[in-house]
Amino acid sequence: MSNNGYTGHMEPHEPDLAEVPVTAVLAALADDVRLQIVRALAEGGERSCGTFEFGVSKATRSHHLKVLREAGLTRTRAAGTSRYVRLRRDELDRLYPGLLNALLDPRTPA
Amino acid sequence: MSNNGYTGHMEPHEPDLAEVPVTAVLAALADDVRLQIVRALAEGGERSCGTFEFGVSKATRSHHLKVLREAGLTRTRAAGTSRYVRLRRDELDRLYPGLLNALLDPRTPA
DNA sequence: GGGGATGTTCGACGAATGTCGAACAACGGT
DNA sequence: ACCGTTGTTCGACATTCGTCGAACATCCCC
Repeated sequence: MSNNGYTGHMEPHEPDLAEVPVTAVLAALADDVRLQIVRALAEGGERSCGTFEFGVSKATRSHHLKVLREAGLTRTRAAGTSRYVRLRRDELDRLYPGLLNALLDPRTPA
Repeated sequence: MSNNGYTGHMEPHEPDLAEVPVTAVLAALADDVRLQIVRALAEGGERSCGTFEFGVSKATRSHHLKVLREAGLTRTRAAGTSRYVRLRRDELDRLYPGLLNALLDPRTPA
């Protein structure tokens, strides 16, 4: 019911990184779960949401992925019933050179 | 009264940067006021707490400086009734190369 | 030693955040 | 057309965070 002719998809809120305040980018990265997601994405290339196995519910996982997406850090592609997430590495490295490398460096504490 | 032979100073909680979790470092930087402080310190060298003139009370300013200090980002030296704060730039650049530069770059958004 | 300057600490308060289960939505196969 | 899979959205809840005024501490100077 309530057929408004719009079955679709709209890949929501993927802002240009250059329009996201630095503090928002840093806040997005300042969380253990999200940092693990970023690290996994950095070496994985592209992954479906369900393949992230940390100790949180799927609701929480969805929430974190949303935060990352809205901070301009990831891009999401819908395929069938799955959603594939990837890191916007090029833009990140261009705008914040060294940031990602520092986070991915195995010597970084904790 | 209560002379325990210790009138001092103990410069409180200035952890080694290498022992602070990345997420804590990022969280410390993910705030507008604190980012302004860091930027001011980066070009100022050393400043007394009172010289930071942002739109917050001195209680709030004190709080933010404490967060930065306990994240291992700043060092505080007490001199008379003032306290001088400086950025631990060398350690930061060694452990997170590129991070500070990215934050200080005038092209960084917001 | 009293007074003023500089900072810190102590509640208190509202806003934001991380977390969850349950309900919902969209798709694919059988 | 159903059902299971995958993921999002919706309250709800506890915790954390930023903010303030007021009280306290420490030092310097007269």
